[in-house]
Amino acid sequence: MAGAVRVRFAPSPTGSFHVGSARTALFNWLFARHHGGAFLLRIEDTDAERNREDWVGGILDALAWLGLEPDEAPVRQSAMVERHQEAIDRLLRAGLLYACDCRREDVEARKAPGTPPGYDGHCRDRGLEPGPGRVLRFKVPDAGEVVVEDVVRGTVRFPLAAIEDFAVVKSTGQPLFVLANVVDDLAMGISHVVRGEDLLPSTPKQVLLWGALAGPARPLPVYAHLPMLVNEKRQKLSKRRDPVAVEQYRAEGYLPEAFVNYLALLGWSHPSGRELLSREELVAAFRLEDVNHAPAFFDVQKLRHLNGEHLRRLPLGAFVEACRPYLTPPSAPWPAERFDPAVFEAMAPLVQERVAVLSEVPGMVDFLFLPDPPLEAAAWAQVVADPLTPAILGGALEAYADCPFEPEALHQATAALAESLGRKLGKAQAPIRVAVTGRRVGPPLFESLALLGREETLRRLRTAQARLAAEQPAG
RNA sequence: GGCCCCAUCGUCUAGCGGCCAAGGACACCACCCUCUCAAGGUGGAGACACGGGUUCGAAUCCCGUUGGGGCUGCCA
Repeated sequence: MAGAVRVRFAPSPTGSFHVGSARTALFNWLFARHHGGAFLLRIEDTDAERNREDWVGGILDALAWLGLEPDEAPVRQSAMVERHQEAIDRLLRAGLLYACDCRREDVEARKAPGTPPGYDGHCRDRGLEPGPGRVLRFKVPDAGEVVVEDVVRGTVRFPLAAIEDFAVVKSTGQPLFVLANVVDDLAMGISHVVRGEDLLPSTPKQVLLWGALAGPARPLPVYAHLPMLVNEKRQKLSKRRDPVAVEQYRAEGYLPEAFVNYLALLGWSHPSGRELLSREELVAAFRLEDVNHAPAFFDVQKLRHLNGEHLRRLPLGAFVEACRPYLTPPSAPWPAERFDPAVFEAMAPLVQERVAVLSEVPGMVDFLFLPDPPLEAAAWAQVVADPLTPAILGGALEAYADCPFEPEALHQATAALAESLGRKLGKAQAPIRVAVTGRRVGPPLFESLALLGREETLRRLRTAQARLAAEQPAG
């Protein structure tokens, strides 16, 4: 049927999977799902020089992680060579291409100051035979214009006079991106081309090629050029200088649903104004017409916040499950055999509302599984500086020796101790926390102590006492 | 240089001629809650780039300026 939606995400495997690519893939996927259409994947691997097989794996892994799996088997552009060759032959027979042996320097040298940039059409009428060492160029009409109706940008006009006779086939006979892309879209029955705005300038060329290759039965695809993702300097995100690897965010402990949620908010927003959205809500409301025009800054702060929201909404079991990869070495600082799942699960609800990314989990619970948790220097210094520390440590040792070792009783005992010393509980518990966990902040103290157990708690309090005495010779 | 795109709080955005002395979210500040930290609550600071039109009326439409960005390869 005429209205069937078929979109494709067409990355080239030239590096680790990029957040900008993920956003493009997501918008294609959302659009396809919203319309009950097909989301396809095409690996554009025609440039053997820069493609690596492990990058292909990276794309597949990242898409699977994000839950953006293609509806049909992925297409390898390199497997479409016959089709490409056939298209080249047809264009040649139609007299739309010509061979050219100009080198870049030659073109530059011919150019008088002030002339338009790009290729000057030098070989257009030289009648060169196609062959090795010669590229094939498309004869762009000298006058007229190409009008692109872009769903997000509206009508965009390109005067043909400003478009050079662009190369479509390398001197090796290999098709260039601009051609292969069109041939493949035609072959795959693509109805909508949803891609980054950086490809807008190549669109008139592709429209020309599509017109030359597609029959009247194949109208142009609908184009939609998404705004770029930029860094804090408002430049297109770059692999070199910006943290753009999706894999890195995954490793840091972002949830795929949070990542997808955040990406969807870059250049689009839900009509309700709500920002915490499920995948289903995104699909239901997504419309290309509502996509913004302006570039968007990829703000990790906001991603973090959203991830925290998603994390907190997870059922406890799912949260514990999500934590799993972070609870064993090398992610976790403790030896695997010291980890006790039951203890972690008991602490998990308190951890869940305190972390924004999963990689922060080990730091919240390490004192439970490390024989001697590392002591934060600043925290210890504060304890040392506090004149009441000896009294608090001593008082705690005494109080905890025979009080029931459960949170409420520990709370009461510590509160009583604090009162006897004329200090607020909040301040009084600090030296105890540092002595036992090595840190100034962490999950609620009395739950922590109860889980650690009386014996170990007392041992750590004594250790701290001894350390204090050693550092502060009586005086 | 040429072609093209873009322009609301620091950031992501709502707004599609009157309901806007511009709303929400993140970040920030203050207070509350509180065993630390989070979470939560309340309040605060914070934007229509500029100039011309059009109109009874413009953040919204048009033109220009300025500023940003993209493309300009025998990469994709």
